[in-house]
Amino acid sequence: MLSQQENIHGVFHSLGDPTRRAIVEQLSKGPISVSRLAFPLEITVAAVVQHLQVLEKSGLVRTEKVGRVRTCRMESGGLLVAEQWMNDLRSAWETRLDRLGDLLSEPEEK
Amino acid sequence: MLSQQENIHGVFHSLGDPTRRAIVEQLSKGPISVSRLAFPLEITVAAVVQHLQVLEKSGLVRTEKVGRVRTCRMESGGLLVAEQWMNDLRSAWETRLDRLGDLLSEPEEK
DNA sequence: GTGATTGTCAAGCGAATACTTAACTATTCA
DNA sequence: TGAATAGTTAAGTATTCGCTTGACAATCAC
Repeated sequence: MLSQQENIHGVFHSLGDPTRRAIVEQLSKGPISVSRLAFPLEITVAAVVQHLQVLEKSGLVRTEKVGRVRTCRMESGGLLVAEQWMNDLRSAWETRLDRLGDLLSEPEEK
Repeated sequence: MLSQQENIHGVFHSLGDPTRRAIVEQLSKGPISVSRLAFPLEITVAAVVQHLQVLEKSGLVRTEKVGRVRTCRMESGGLLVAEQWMNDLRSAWETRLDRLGDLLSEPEEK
């Protein structure tokens, strides 16, 4: 099993590529097949399959094959991992700024 | 000037690298110099400088040189761009799921 | 069955990436 | 002044990455 911590890299590495971000954006509008995904991106179906493997491993996408068509959908897990990392980062940063603000507004105490 | 739209790639590309994420995490705890940043990462100062250039361009980090030491701090701009992208993505996805839920719960209408 | 569609897999290629080393500049301090 | 400190820059290298091509498998439609 892959811990959430270990998967942070998978998620951000996935989102670091513009083609994969475009795939996720498309998927946010609804499920779609591999070849329909490939067409507007103007890359081969093989390339899309490779991106899907990366996205699926990182929990951003889920796919299911019925007959000869594989349907791809967004998956919440990966997105959550990224959101959590950014929230943790921001809160660490902001609480530090708050403490700094307190110090500056009460300079008379030692 | 760099539009927020164009900068999305800069931000996610920056965060796609584990060393740069570690730098941002460190910076969330407070400002720090280049060499102090390099030490725990066990890479050369030169490598850190290269990462800082990437991070600064994407608006995740701000640096300022005083005397011979360059102090690095977190910057809100880049983080905001990433948060915005993820919020847009999630809301597109969730409103779609909501509409789908409405359809399923009211199947008697045509 | 035949032929068309949809996807899979492996190999290979060129470009980008993350580093290092080494030479250099600028600043501080004794 | 001279030595130590902090960072910068350029060049080189090994690895990873995103993609293509081409051969193949499975499914569908006639």
